[in-house]
Amino acid sequence: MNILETVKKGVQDAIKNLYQGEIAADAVVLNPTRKEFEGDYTLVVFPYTKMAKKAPPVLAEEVGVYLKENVSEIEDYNVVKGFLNLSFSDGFWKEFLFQNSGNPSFGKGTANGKKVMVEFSSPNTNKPLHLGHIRNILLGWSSAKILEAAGNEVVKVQIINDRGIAICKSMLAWQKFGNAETPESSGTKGDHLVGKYYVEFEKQFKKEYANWQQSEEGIEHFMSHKKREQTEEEYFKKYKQQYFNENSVLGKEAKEMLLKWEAGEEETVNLWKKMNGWVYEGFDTTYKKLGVEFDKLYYESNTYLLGKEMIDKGLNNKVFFKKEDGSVWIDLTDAKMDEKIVLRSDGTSVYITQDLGTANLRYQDFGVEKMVYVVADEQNYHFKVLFETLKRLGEPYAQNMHHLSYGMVDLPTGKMKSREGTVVDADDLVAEVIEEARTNAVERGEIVEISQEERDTIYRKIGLAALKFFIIKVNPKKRMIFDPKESVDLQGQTGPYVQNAFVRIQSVLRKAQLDSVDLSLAGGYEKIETQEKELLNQLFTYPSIIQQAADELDPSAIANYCYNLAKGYHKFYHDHSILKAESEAAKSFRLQLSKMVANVLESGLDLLGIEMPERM
RNA sequence: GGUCCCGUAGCUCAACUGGAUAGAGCAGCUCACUUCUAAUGAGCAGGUUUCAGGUUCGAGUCCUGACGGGAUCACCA
Repeated sequence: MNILETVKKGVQDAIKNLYQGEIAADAVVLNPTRKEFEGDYTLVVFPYTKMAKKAPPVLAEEVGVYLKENVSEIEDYNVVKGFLNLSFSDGFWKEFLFQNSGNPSFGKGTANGKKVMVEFSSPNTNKPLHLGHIRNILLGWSSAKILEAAGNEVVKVQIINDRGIAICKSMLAWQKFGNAETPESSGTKGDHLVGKYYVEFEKQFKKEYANWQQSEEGIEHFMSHKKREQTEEEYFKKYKQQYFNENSVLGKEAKEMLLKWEAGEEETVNLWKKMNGWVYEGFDTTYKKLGVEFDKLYYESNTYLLGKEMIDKGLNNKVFFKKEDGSVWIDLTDAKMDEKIVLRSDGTSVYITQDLGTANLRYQDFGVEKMVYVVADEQNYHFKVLFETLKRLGEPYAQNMHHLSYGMVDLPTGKMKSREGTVVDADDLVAEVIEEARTNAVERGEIVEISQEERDTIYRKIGLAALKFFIIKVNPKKRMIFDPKESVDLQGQTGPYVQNAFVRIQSVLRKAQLDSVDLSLAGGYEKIETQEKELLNQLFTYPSIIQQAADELDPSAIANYCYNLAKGYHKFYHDHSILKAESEAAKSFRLQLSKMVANVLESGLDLLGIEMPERM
């Protein structure tokens, strides 16, 4: 039994024996003791005062006496107001350390036989990945790792949005203005090349639209359609999408191309395959740089027709209803949502139809009983509707659908807007943080004795740690402000700060090995010091932090934990000598403590997709 | 307008899910490297947790209402 459960049981017994009261185990509030007080864990006794008819300090005192006598691990206690601070014995802590310090997988749960799917990244194939995708990818990857660490079997997937009008815009622009340019001929990464033509299309379309606004047709249109008080600028801004659909020459061509694609016309399909191929190659490079991979990719070109048989099922069960024009709807007004279309009047799928079908397909493919979608919070409503619909359809997995919803990433200057060229490109950003790590290391003028290749590996690890930690440390649901300058910071509350604690330990361990220390001497260590106890306490909570992060799908909990552990270690390292400790026992104890801290830091950062350098 | 999310130090973020005197980093000002690597540590300064009520032994956290920011309300995806 876990010590905390033992204590809780002890508290239950105390209440029962002292006051003849019954309390549930999860009603026992046990918190880590704040560091300005003496103790390891604190019991809050206020909830029992009524039952026991005692004043809080008296009650705390009585329970304290009982626990000290009846729970062997509890060595001492003290009472401050209604708070009972409990101290565990050094023996308990030593055993905890010796049992776990050499275990690299400390904190990870045992396999629970559950299968979970995590969907993340899921880009469009018409432009390269940007900062927004990076937040998505990092959250998805670390959530998957965390769920795995909590004992689940995890399948990582993405659904690639590889069809539709957007990719046709890139294709058309390339056809018209591309002069058969390829990634090879231009030396441009595939996804960037395709993105370039997407931008080119928008540019040409904008020009066309501007010309139309000045033309007789455009002027006449404006005069006959404008609302009162509406300026030309306001009107045309609003009309843009409609212009694309109804008046535009380029728009017409793009739409024709989409029709050809849907009809399977060979030339169009080949062009589509070629350009998407370029994009995938580019994406792969970016994913590799970020250190992520997937178990299976779903393509919307394969899934966009799915879901219709589920519509039939739902119609039979009266989950859905049909309107006069043949369109199919679900009425969610009793769940405080709206009526929502699930099949168009012409019988074709909409977004949610595909998602219904895809969820079902995934269940068939993998038998997963839980699915996590990492998607920005602008789609909160969509997923509410999707999950509710699956429930009403009675799908077996419907109770375990989760939307890991995260806030958008803003720049200090405001929102990212592709049209205004304020998008931060993923590849540029990665290159920038690595370069910053290099510059910094060169200025410091250290680690010169290793090869250039090894140094490059270290710079890459440090740069990426800075970037990843900076993004993951923020609670996912919060909208975050991304300052590129701060993201490359290597000091303070950063990834490299955590790495540095690990590196310091490695350095100590390397030196210690030369002396060949007898680790068994640590058992004779007399008195564990305050800072050592604090570190042990922090290490002790690691398993529950993993569990919490998994339950709440919140990788930021791991990031903040790692930072605090590293901080504790840096301070300990500063105040205590390890290799020149006052006794052999102390030295051995501290080496094992350091070893365990290193293991946990490495394990924790690994859950965030951050690698440890051996030196820096 | 309806619904949902957010609001904590100048800035970027925490706060163990209702617990003790709200903590870190950055930026600013001091101090500490011939020492197990200073990508570190110590100190100063910075707060009416947007505001007003309520619930209770106790509220940044829960409830109500304002105010501010964002998202969403397509036979788009």
